[in-house]
Amino acid sequence: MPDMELDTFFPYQLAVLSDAVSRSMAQIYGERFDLSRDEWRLLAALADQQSLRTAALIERTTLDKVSVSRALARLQAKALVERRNDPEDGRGYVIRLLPAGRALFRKIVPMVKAREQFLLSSLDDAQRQALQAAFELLLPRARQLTDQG
Amino acid sequence: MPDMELDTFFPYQLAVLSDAVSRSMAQIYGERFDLSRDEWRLLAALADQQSLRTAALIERTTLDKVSVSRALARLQAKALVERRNDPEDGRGYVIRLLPAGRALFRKIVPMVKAREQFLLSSLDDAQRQALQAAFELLLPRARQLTDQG
DNA sequence: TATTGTTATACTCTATAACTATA
DNA sequence: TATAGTTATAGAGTATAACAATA
Repeated sequence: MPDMELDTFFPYQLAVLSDAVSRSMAQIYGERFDLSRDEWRLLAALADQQSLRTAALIERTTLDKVSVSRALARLQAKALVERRNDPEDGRGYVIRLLPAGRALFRKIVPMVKAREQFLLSSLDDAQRQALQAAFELLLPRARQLTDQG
Repeated sequence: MPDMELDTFFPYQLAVLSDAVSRSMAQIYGERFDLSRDEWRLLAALADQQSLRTAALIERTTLDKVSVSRALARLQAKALVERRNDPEDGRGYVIRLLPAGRALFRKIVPMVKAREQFLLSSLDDAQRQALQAAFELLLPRARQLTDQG
């Protein structure tokens, strides 16, 4: 039988870790503050910007336009963001955090950052740097595989 | 505004990478061989064993009992595995790969292994070791965070 | 009374395509 | 004719609880 130990198969390890880490973060923005992952990502993408077009949000969150459209509608219904017509393109919108959205984001950030720090504090500097490098190298390769079919 | 660059937020980087890697693998077992992720994991868990009880499958795949029950039902319908009553516990089953399941698994393994190698070949030893260390150190910490709420 | 595994239910996500308004 | 964004639809995955059979 070909050797295929699930525990040592890189994509499996990665999926298990990512799932566990995502859960630990979603506990904060999801359970405590009732945001979906997509809503949380949009808040984060908007937080350091005056405003962004929808297209920029799609790019900065790696979500697709349908997910962004729906998450924005929910954020707007909660009065966390506002959407205005883009003066430069009548088909598009310019999105901006409202004060309530900004306040919510400010409340959440220290909590998720603390969890991130708790995780990363178990690694030394060399390990963190290697991990960063690994992310940068692996992501384009994985996308290349998927694109080539 | 608190500093919260999504691109440098570890859980986000991890989720994006894991999603991209999973997609590149699912293209093989999913699109080419019509297996769900859970079915694929069960085949892998069974492949190097004569037989396994359901409880062992749950542990080895990090799936829950509902997912395992449903994925096994599908694998059985495809005649890839067989389920027999466990002689030692009338409530349980003993699961075994059928020859067709073994043959299918043998066909898929080299393909996903090749993709895994293509990914990992871009990393040097230090980077690979850092990834391994990250998996071992971060996973229990992430679970600890989730468990403590 | 507790445990194994199945089934039911409701909910969320995802993928795709169709659609509208504008370019 | 192409693009930005919305809406529709169907399928897949997820969480929870209820359940039957056995321990």
